[in-house]
Amino acid sequence: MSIAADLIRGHTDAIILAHLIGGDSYGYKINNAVKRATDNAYELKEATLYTAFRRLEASGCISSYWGDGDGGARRRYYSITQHGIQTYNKMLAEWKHANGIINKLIYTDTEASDI
Amino acid sequence: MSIAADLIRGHTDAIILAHLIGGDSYGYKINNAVKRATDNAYELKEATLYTAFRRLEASGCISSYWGDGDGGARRRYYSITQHGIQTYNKMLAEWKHANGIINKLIYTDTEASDI
DNA sequence: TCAAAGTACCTTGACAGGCGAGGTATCTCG
DNA sequence: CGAGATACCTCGCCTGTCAAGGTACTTTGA
Repeated sequence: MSIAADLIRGHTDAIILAHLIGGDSYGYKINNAVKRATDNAYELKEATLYTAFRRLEASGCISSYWGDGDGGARRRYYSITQHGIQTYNKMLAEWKHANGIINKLIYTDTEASDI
Repeated sequence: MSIAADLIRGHTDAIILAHLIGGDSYGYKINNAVKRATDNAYELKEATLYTAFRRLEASGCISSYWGDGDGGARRRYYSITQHGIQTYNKMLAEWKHANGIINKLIYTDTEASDI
């Protein structure tokens, strides 16, 4: 079972930051980790992923450096910055909040009939 | 506390359908119900709401008819169709699934280090 | 030896949903 | 009469996603 893109939309940055908190990493690896973690139910599309890296680096949430490709192409590694950690924490809090709101709104509650 | 638009993106349709399962309603009222239900933390912007109505009607999920504005402007009421109910159920299932995936991905799990 | 497949990166252009801004019409109340 | 509430609607921009297409290096196997 795959997953509707719009339901994940807006979480890409948080997913990347969460991953980088566990240590520096690079695009290809993060991508695979996500696929594995979700049993192929979800994957970050490459274009989406690299767009997100640009965005996060531009906003100072991550920084990057070139590393060796150990038996393969060269890799660009990313590190999360202090600001990135703060941003991540904020996103997490927002998500918890949003999650509650969504659940309140998309389950039917027939009694919400009066303006 | 407000809420990031992208976190809700894709849920608009489900929110509207959920509301209509409780009975026919109209834009302005749905809008207020959402605001109230969330203590003003979230509101469907009018443009978003009416765009969604067009989309849902075009896809056969809802149908509409003009009703009297009881002391106010005229109202366009919406009903959910059979197809709308099916769509809603599908969205709900998708959301449950997506919710699990998101939670799995945005919380830090440091052990996910090996490709 | 050389093609295929894997690793790893990147950009362009189009699309879809959200929404700010602006607009219309009706009714009530002071 | 004017303000404010009720109620609808559209245009055009913005942003995130992603299909498609591309580059470059290494390993493997026929």
